[in-house]
Amino acid sequence: MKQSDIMNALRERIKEKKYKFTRQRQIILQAFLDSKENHMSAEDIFAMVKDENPDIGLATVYRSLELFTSLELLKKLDFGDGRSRYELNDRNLKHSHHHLICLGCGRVVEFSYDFLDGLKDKIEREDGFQIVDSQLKVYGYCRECQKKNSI
Amino acid sequence: MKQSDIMNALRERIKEKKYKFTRQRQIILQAFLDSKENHMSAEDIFAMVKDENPDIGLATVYRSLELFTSLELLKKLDFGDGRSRYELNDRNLKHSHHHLICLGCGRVVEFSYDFLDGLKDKIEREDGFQIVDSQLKVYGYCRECQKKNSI
DNA sequence: GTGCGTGCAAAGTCTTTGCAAACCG
DNA sequence: CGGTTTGCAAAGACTTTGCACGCAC
Repeated sequence: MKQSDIMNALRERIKEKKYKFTRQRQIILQAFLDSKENHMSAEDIFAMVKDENPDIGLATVYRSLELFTSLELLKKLDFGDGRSRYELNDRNLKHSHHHLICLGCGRVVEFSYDFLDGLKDKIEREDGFQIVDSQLKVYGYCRECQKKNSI
Repeated sequence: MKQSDIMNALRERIKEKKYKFTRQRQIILQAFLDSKENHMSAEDIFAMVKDENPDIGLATVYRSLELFTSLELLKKLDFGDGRSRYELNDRNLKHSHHHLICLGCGRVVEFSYDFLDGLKDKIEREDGFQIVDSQLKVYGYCRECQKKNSI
């Protein structure tokens, strides 16, 4: 999905819900699109944004990220480091991607695997649970940290 | 695993690491064993404990839970409600159990499914990642909340 | 006895909220 | 213009930390 499409999605969903397409919201979403980092926290975004826009407050970043999440443009993640992180909810791109979290260096790597196909039926049948979303976190040690530890 | 076995495991692992088997640590672990609730927060434990032991401080509860987790007696969980929760790390009982989190009522139900068997090789081979543990969270709506919403 | 563990309160970190001013539509 | 949204600072929620005292070993 192109960057401009995502910004357009924001514009549309905001209009639909009668919210306002403010300068701050554009800037904050753009920071996501510009960033190479996949899993940013509110502080990360704030840092990216405040150089060129010193007038934007941290509270606005928090409020915007929450809004974008409710509009299903972002997903809120938690890697257990005490802060919420966000990623683009690019549902068209990868159907199901998950996270490998290194216990050594804290790096987070993504991987794709559609184990849910088989699981979904089982859960809905046996537990009567209607699935909306899922998150798989796999903890362990990445290649680099395995090397470091074995020396 | 019997309750007394878990307490013994605590005693052994504490001795092994030259920590101390204090009254507070026993009481706090016992609270876990006595509780019917599976996923308790530090405050939950503190509430259970403070009636009979008003001298135990919340900080001690936090410190004990962290110790037990490092001794692999407990697992630290996060269901996105802003506080850490813990469960017994009863590895002998269920090999791999995961959590269904209801977006309606917040209830957490456990389910077992060993999808990891197939996944583990793939991750280790393709990503060179050495798996230690994994957590699968499935978000959706439980039976009761589906009924409520459809009325 | 010695040093780890505890209780208390204070500090820390992340996040939310109240309110007047600014802004979008 | 009118109701949202924002910035700021303050408050809130959870967790960690500093320090003197107490307890396990």
